Amino acid sequence: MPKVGMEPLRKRELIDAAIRTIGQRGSLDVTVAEIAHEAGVSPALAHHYFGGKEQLILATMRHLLKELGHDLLAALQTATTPAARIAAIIAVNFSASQFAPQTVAAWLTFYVHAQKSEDTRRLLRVYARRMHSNLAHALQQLTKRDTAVQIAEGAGAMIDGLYIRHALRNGAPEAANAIALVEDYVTTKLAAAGVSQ
Amino acid sequence: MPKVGMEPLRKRELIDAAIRTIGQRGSLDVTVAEIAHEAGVSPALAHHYFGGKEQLILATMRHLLKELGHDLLAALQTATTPAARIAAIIAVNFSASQFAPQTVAAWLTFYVHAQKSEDTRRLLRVYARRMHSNLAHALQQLTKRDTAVQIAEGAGAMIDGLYIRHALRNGAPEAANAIALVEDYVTTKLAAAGVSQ
Amino acid sequence: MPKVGMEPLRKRELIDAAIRTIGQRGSLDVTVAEIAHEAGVSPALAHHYFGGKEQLILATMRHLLKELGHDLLAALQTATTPAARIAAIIAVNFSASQFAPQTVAAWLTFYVHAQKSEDTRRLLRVYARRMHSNLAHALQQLTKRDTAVQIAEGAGAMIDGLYIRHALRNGAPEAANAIALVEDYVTTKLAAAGVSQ
Amino acid sequence: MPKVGMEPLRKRELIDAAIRTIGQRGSLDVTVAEIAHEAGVSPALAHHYFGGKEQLILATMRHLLKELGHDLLAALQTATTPAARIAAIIAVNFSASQFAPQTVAAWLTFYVHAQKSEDTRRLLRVYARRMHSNLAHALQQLTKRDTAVQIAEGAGAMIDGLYIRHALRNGAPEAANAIALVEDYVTTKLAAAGVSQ
DNA sequence: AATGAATGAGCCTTCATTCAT
DNA sequence: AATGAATGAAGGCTCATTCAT
Repeated sequence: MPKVGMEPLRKRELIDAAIRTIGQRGSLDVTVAEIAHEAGVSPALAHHYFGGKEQLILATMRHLLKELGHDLLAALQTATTPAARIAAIIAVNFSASQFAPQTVAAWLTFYVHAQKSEDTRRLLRVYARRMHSNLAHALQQLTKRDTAVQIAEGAGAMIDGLYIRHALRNGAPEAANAIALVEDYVTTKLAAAGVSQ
Repeated sequence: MPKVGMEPLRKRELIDAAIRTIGQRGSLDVTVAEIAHEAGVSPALAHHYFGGKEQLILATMRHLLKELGHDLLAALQTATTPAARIAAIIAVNFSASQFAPQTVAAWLTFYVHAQKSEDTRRLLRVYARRMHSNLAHALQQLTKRDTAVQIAEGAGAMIDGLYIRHALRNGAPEAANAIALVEDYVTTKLAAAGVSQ
Repeated sequence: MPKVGMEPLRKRELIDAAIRTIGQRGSLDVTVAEIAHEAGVSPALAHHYFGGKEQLILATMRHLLKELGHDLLAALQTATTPAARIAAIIAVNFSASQFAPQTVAAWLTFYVHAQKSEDTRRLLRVYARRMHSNLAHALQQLTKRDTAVQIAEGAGAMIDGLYIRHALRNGAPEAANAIALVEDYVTTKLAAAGVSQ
Repeated sequence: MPKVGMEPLRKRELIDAAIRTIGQRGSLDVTVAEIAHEAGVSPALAHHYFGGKEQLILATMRHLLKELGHDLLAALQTATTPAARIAAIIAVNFSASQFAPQTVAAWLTFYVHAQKSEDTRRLLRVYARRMHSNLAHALQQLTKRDTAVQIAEGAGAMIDGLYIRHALRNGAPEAANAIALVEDYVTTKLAAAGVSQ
């Protein structure tokens, strides 16, 4: 019997290597050879396991999305009040792993990639929708539906914008500032709607 | 006798062609040949006038930024009150020309390109800073400095985020919604700060 | 305890798979992986048993040739008169199994392969010589040696040509026509030589 | 003004190089790089002018076919009697240029290629039909229609078969033998049909 | 006996760029 | 001023083959 069970390991290694490589480069203009080298395997293996560059990229996105989903779930489970849940959702987006320069850079490239690839677009939309509905749901327990949806939309956009701006800064992490800005937005809006936290 | 004075005309034609090509493709993965073809000239001419692809891309960005600057200036000049100036700044960002799918797509690619190119990064930062200072300046006439800066930051991030989200939607323009969301943010924050418009 | 005696079975399965795959593709541009997959085994096994792709192809040719030889022998044994033997030889070449589109396609690829491989060339020559000598021998019982050889040569060429043309047709089997054409050639030549059948 | 008018020259050089390369190799398994090298240009140029390997191959076939067509036309024009025309058609197929080992090898590969490519198949069918109709037409002036068509078919098949067999011989040209065999077939058939030449 | 794992070599193709005219 | 001609460099991908188990 041959050495067996390498597929999931290698796939995982390649995906991790893809995130690192894309993040470092800040662009999807990475070659399969670079990713493979980063993973310590031959380029042929990447094709063997993923079928092509496009699928490797997609798998990488899916992985990142899944990770974000897990982080979100974990954060929500430890939060008991609606306000805590809102704070958790915001915090997750700016957590160390998500807000790392490499990860942010990777995200940005995926947004661009979405312009060409319907698959990518769908994936990103699913993620955006989930984030939105989680936020809106928590907000609805504090204020009326329409207002909750509006705040969720505004906060979501603000978060995305802060990502972009983060990518443009040279170094200088500022997760705390970003979190404060979004939380202030939510708090102010809730206060204006008559909610006292 | 050779035709003289063609340089500025040809450069302009090539830049326009670059915007169209990049916008249609939704990616910076456009070839010099494609841009040249769109401009009706040979690829060699693009190099002749710009020295290389990178410089053509940079010139294209500069052109887009300058256009945005002009739009902003024009909008500000017709506005007389601070509130009107704020509204004008927001509106410019979502004007038909800026919020057109092609333009949004081009912007996004420039953000990614900034990851690799210090020149591009500097260019984008200059633009962001100008937009911010204009907004902050108008806001400072209505509330105190710190608050004004914070609101300008939040509004700026929200605008960028709405751009990204716009790029992900399939069709469906929604400039009005976007404007309303940002204006509501500013208004609510100002109201919370004791400003009645 | 390992299973023993698998070698001949596996070899046979792989050869059959090779014929099917080459025939379906209509080209020798088949991968070892495809043949192995068709045989339901791993590509590594094909190397294990044959030593390489080239040898697998050669073994496949040998098998096809042997099959044709058997068909010919069987046909000759049931024929009692020289004329019947001639008819049998012709008929074998256009029998259902030999004239099937897949088989014809495989033959054609072998002819091309012969350009590169002396082994293949020798193999094909052996087959051609056997076919020729069988035909010439039967004809010599009806007419003089020189004429018999000439007719055998003409008939052999005609048969090969009909194979090629068969491969170019889209569908439309026509074994009966082909047989009639070759038999008419032989009959006419014999008649001209004073033989009345 | 640039150096101009190289396109037809380069295309022709590449096609000639393709014929030589395919002929020498005896297989379509030639790389674009090899053909380009043989033509003394870079592989990129082959793509520049033909768009891809497949199109270069097709252009090569078309060239060979056109050449054959010209030879045929020239031969027919110098022939005045039907019998002379028949002899001319046969002779053209075995003329030095067509029956050269390299050319024969190239033909054979095209036949195989036709298995995969409908374009190639169509091209070869057109050629076969033209050859047949020319032959049949000349024969109809000597005997009745049905017989003429049958002889043309038989002769055509015999010619194709002689090509294949020629490809299998090692060296040893034998155009004269081939011509004699086909002419004998035609003559014998015509004689049997009551035509005295 | 059999195979999953892995790779080196090679091919087609693209593209920015150079250059002579 | 402008371009056709030409290429070097590089990338994605395929595939026969090897090897440890």
